[in-house]
Amino acid sequence: MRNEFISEELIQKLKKEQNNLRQKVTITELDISKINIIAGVDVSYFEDKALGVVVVLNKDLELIDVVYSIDKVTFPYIPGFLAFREAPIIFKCFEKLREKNIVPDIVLFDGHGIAHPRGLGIASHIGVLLNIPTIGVAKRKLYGKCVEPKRVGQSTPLFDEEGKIIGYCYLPKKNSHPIYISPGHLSSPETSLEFVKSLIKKHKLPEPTRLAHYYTQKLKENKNI
DNA sequence: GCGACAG
DNA sequence: ATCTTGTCGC
Ligand SMILES: [Mg+2]
Repeated sequence: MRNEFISEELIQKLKKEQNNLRQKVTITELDISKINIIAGVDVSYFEDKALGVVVVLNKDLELIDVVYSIDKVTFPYIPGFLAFREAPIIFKCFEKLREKNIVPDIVLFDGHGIAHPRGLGIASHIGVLLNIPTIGVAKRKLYGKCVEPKRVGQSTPLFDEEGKIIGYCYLPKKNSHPIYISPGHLSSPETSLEFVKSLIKKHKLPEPTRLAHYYTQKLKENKNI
């Protein structure tokens, strides 16, 4: 699975797919008071396999469930096309959640929402396909312009080419890099920012995403069992 | 042609 | 993301 084996024709096809799905993304106010089940998603890799994890937390950020799935990698990492690499394994995790009759009220992803060249980061991409509210929480910027916040707790808007706010850059802790928050689907930049801020505890990342990442690393230890 | 470039 | 030990700061 190498970049050189991905033709320019396929890239163009995937871009059209993103531009098509983009039209289904809904940016709207989200009623945080009605959120009781929160999920966090992340994926790790080893050998030629992907290990996806979805953690489920309740309103008080207590871990109530963890599901994971492992499968061969089918697509390389190409900036702007992360969803095509991680969505397959993530969908398998959601199938397992479905079997347990667990349906999150909102899902946080390790990556961007609409703060993407074609407005369809992994959080938006999966949010539309799953028809569920999602938020993207990235550790680095992929698209957009912003002045990085210098004070802890401060946030600055992330703008697209037209000067529209597509998310926020937020500095959560001292001596740490800022994080980028953008709505994926069925949420807004402002609501996403405030909600994510409420999920940040002792670490720079919000609990859902932090725990999901923790388990992607932790579960690799049992890969032989 | 030169940078930017999620995980 | 992954390959990897100690070390600085909270
Ligand atoms: Mg990740």
